Amino acid sequence: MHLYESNPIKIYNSLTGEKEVFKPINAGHVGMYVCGPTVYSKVHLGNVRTFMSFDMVFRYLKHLGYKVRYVRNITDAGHLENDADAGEDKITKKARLEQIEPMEVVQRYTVDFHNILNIFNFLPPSIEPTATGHIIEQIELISAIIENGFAYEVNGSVYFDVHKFNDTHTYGKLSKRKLEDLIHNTRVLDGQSDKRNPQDFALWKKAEPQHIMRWPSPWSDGFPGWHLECTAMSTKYLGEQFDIHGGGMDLKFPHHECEIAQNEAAKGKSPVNYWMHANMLELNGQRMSKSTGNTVNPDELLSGNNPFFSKAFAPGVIRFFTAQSSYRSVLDLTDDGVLASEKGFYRLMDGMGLLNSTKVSRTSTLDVAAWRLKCYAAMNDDFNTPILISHLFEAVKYLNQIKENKASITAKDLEVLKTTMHAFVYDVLGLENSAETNSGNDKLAGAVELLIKLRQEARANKDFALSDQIRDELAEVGIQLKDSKDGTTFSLS
RNA sequence: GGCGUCGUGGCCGAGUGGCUUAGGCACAGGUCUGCAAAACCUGCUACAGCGGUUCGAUUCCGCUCGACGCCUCCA
Repeated sequence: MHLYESNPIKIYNSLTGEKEVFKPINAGHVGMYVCGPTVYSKVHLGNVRTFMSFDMVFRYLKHLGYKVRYVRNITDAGHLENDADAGEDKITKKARLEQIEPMEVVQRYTVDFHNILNIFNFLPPSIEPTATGHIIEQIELISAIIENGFAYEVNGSVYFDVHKFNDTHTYGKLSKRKLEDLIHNTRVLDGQSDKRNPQDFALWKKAEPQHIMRWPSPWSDGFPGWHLECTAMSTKYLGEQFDIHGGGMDLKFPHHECEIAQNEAAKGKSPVNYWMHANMLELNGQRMSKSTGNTVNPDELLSGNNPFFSKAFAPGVIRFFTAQSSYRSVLDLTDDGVLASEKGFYRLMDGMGLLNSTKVSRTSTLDVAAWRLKCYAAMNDDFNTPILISHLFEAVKYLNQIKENKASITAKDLEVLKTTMHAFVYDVLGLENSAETNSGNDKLAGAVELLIKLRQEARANKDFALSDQIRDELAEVGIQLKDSKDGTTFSLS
């Protein structure tokens, strides 16, 4: 018996615009693909939010007992600089600016990407394939599309024939666009004279002499178009049809639309059953943009070394802040917002600490079994983490009430409460209890316990000057003492 | 201009055709405390505007205003 059998989940499917009951193609197994980063610069904080959302989805599916194959690619071939398809790709450009090899850029920022995700306690995906490692698969895909009559070659480059495709298929079904609208609204750019129509997109580009990243193909020495890699890699590792495809909202068009078209053109099948899109992250109500300076890197956010935030934040605080809003909502990153989340986060973590010291009774004043079901119900409803968190706070309040002798819990219920909270806080939300980790540090705990003991003696002697000095100076280094009837505990913030 | 998402109380953010409330932060009063902090109890401001459907709408529909995303590099 797996948890997923008693927990049918509903997923908002961008393709249909509705919440649908999730049914995997193979019972008990989930195939999930998420478009990964282009590794030409430090990972964008908004990108981190997107991946954090899907990390949570991955974690919950695993928690329910699904065997999940989670594929998240590394784009190391570089997207073209603009839709004219004539420019350099981003990685080549960066390499030229930094005067290093393109693969050196790729290596540097791939390492940076992994470092950042590790700091934020991400689970590694099952497979993390690279675009450059799948050139052969991409060439095969192009050949199939040409064979089926949906692509044409011009001067060594191959383009997807959107108009021809749309005669027998529907181009724009995901983004709800109509080809005729696109025709009226597509700006004519320079350098796309090879295309039959402006809406066509490149599957293969012949490399200009100065283009460093290039591979041989039946059409020319060149490089693959920027929508192709995800189709090639998702097909290779998840099959021609799979369960979930995720990515940032901004990728819906054209990237994901083109993925659908490529798959249908090559394999005759729509590749994905559930399309999920994570919404955008804003900074102080504005979109993050490198050009306007309204941007902050993940490491700058964590170090406090930035002009937007009043202090440094622990990675768990940022994860908690993210989980307090729905993955489908625009999230506004502000100093006030993160500060508020920080307090809530530590309140939750203090509650987690109580799980080990709570006294049990003969009766429970809370229906713990019903509470547990509410937690699952929240997550089953399109991964509603804000509602889950509200239930977690209900449990924290309950634990505090027990401590105040205003509520009680049985040993059996406490075990359920503990197991459930651990599952959701640590396993599903991916939060780490810095307080618990630190109190596991025996040397620190021993030193603080000694100071607590000395302070107790001072208080017993009514030497309040000394006792307050101990309390205040510990507070200055981030150790907060908490007095209660049962003695004094401490927490780190 | 086209397509899409959205507009909730001091702030952040869920949710719903009427039922008793999201939750966090902030604020006020109280309990506890040597004093604080923490915790607990109580209170406090809501559903952009205008119409429509309905016995009844914050929730459904239409319009207006506004925000954001995509349509062009940015996740």
